[in-house]
Amino acid sequence: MDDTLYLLDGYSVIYRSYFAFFRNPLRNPRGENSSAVFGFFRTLFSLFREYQPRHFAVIMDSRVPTFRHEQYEQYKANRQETPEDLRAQIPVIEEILQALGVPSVRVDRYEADDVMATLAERCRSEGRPCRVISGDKDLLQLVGEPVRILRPGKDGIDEMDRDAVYRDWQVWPEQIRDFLSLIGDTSDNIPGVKGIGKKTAADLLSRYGTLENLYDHLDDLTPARRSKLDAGRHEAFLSRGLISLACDAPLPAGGADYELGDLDYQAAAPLMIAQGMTKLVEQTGVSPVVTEEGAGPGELPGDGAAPEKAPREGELGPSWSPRERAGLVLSRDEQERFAREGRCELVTTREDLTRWISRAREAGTFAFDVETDSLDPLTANPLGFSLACSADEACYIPLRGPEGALFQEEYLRQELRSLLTDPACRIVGQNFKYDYKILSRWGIRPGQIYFDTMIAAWLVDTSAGGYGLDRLARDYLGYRTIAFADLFSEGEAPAQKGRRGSSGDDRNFGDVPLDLAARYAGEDAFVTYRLYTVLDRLLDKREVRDIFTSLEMPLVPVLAEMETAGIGLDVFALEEYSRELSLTIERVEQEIHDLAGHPFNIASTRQLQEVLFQERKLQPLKKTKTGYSTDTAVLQELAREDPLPERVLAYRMYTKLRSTYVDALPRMVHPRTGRIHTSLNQTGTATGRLSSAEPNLQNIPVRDDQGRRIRDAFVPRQDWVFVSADYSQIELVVLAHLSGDEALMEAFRNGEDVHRRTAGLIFGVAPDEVSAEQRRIAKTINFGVMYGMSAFRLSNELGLPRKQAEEFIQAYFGTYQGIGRFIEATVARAEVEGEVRTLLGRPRPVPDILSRNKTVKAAVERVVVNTPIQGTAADIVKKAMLAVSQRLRQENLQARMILQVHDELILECPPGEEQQVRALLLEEMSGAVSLAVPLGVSVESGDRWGAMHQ
DNA sequence: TACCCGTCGTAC
DNA sequence: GACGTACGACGGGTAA
Repeated sequence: MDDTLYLLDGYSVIYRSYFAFFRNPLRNPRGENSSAVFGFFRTLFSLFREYQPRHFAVIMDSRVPTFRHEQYEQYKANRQETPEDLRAQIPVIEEILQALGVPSVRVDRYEADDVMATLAERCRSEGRPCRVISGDKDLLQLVGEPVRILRPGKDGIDEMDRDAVYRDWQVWPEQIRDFLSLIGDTSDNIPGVKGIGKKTAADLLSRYGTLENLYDHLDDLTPARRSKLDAGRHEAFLSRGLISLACDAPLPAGGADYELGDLDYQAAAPLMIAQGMTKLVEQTGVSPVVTEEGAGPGELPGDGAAPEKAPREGELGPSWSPRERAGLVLSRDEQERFAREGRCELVTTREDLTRWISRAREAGTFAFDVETDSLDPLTANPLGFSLACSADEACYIPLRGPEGALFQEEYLRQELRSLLTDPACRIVGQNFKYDYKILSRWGIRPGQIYFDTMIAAWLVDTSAGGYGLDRLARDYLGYRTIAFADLFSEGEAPAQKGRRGSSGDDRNFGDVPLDLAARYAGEDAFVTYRLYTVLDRLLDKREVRDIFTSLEMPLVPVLAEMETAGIGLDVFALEEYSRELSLTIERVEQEIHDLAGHPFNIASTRQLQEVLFQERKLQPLKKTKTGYSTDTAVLQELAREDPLPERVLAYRMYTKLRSTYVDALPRMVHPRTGRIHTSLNQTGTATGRLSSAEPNLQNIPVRDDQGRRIRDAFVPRQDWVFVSADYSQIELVVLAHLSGDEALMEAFRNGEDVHRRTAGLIFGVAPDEVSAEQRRIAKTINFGVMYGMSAFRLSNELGLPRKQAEEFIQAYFGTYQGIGRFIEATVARAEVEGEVRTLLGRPRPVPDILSRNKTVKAAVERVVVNTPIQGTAADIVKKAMLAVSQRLRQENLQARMILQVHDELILECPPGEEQQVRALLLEEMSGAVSLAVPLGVSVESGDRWGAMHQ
């Protein structure tokens, strides 16, 4: 039996409703404002429909001044007098409530907040669930099982539990009072502390917990903050008094259970109809009383009583934590465990070490983490290791203590190696690629990398963005980790800036006192273990176990090896090129300034806009959020009228090359290895592709000669060669497979030039009669379709009339009818499932697929169509990488993969292995998956990257 | 001075 | 508003 008590904050809902329609008020048949009445009952009924409460009361404010006014005469003094046309609606609402038989409560000298707090506390002591419906921030202080806030939002009702409060405000419910005391609340004339905003307040409270403790530690703060807080001390504590809720409101005796019987719609209907709420009445099922009055508010566009909707965006809205969104239920035991800090034992003796290692062995599955003296995996040395085989116990094994070495390095290495390479041991880590690299250099090649929590979290939601341990702990466990920076709160080492090759941040974990270090390191391990227990279940729930185990996890060491291998760069060639570019840029810059008649910063789009559209009176062709666009397409168009835009295009091309590549790449050469080591990020995309950063080696120019010169600066090691293999048209092949379109499949089966064939089909000519122009158009459409390109864009791209572009697209879908069907089916399926999946089952959630906003809906549809194509191609390349890596090992080859650029694998190999490697690549890449059409692969070799695939 | 956002441009 | 997925440089504003 559901005995949940629902408490509706009457004035909160009334005010919100009134102001929601403020610009366009609803009126009853007598012409009086009825926004509040209507909004209030719409909220009430939708709440009843959704939650079907059995115990319910509307809580109203005292009509006489409250004890707060007695405390602080300024209280709510700022608040504007309640508008008369709102005040008039309150008795109407109460009358209808009474007719319906909905209990309402009002206590003199107490605000509704205090009454609700009193009732909520009573529920808490009885362990009875309680839901408070209110939009007021200060009520968030009541949240904590079994009490939650229901907040009426744009799209229905958000349910706020502790996690939700934290996510929205970065403070816990019990800190809300102190939080509001700091930031103040202008609407209630709560002063707060001047100069302290949300961010600062949340930050201070996360560090000091409470207002008192914060004021006890003013001396630890920066001078600016200290003086603000000092000045606002009185206001802060006064504010808190005002915000604090009274839990001792004298409740009226009798009927305290607020049981909600059947509503008496019959009695309420006439009153409601008098307010024009005919639609709401219809919904109640009472036969509508015909009136001759005009349209009531219920018939106004967009505010009609909405019938039950299909689940829409917002339903799993922002108040859901990722854990809840994924539908994961934690047991009571887990909730309690996860809220606690775990223990960490400092291991300093061989006996302790032996004990922990055998414990890990017995557990079989354990979280492992390496602490290092630097973030650079090529130079970092381990300082210690942490280990956890349960959710709340960890150990930290430091290599050395203040007195020197605690373990013989070789002894520790052997002990750990025996554990980490034991085939029966399953290692759990967070971003283990990093630990793998460190351990490899230290002489341990971990055996079974079983579970990377970062990758698991990514697979559970590929578009969450950000999978750091701190964030995962907060999102999935509601646990706040010790920040790395907090290890250095005192005696911070002065940062040395501007040193070449240094990050500028010299804070070293090795300088942290051992007990604090152990707490931090131990936390990493047990939090990782906790995340593992949670995410492990989510893998099954989201049906991604297979792709996790057989694709993503095995890829971790492969990527680690690629990053460690790096790629050679001909720095001299680039330095020469930089000098040439600088001369050219100087010249072009001068030409532009001469044309403009004055110097200006060409790289500033603002200044350029001024020159183009005001001084030179050129016609702006496209707008951006902040002004007129000056992008390439616009400048090309303007170049027909004026010589300056063409020069700007040249200037942009040269400066782009110089700043992004020619000057930046040599700076990325690692001082130790003399090579460039990119990061291949496994969790960086929503589709399943890898991404590359620091530097990004997946966007090195290739299309024109100036750009190719940069690719030419990438070289293999002395006397070796590059071998590059790329899939031909992999995304179109995938599209052919996924859509099953006969004509497109036929093109690939015959090994034809697919763009030529497309042109032939849509223009109705024989393939060998297709003109270059026709092929260009077909190629643009072929790619455009995969991105959901519009006729608008196509006509722009091709310089054709819009009408003609539309005809081409129509001809295209006429030719490839399977593609149209594929698009429709994919969108329809996404609408039902709220996600799309690739061939190997990698999901991407698309909660906005049911958006009523046309632009949003269209954008999500493009995502939905593109993701299975791009993502399946990514799956295939990843599978190929695993296969190639395995073959290289099996055949004892020295050749190694060094780069992946979405459809291309680049290897470096000794000349003697070249033929074997080429054959292996061809075989493993074309055989990576079996599709309805063959996967074409072309292999080339060269002594420069730019020498291949011209 | 450090960070954030907008615009632009490179890749597949 | 109109083409999907990335990363990163630069300008220019704001906060520290």
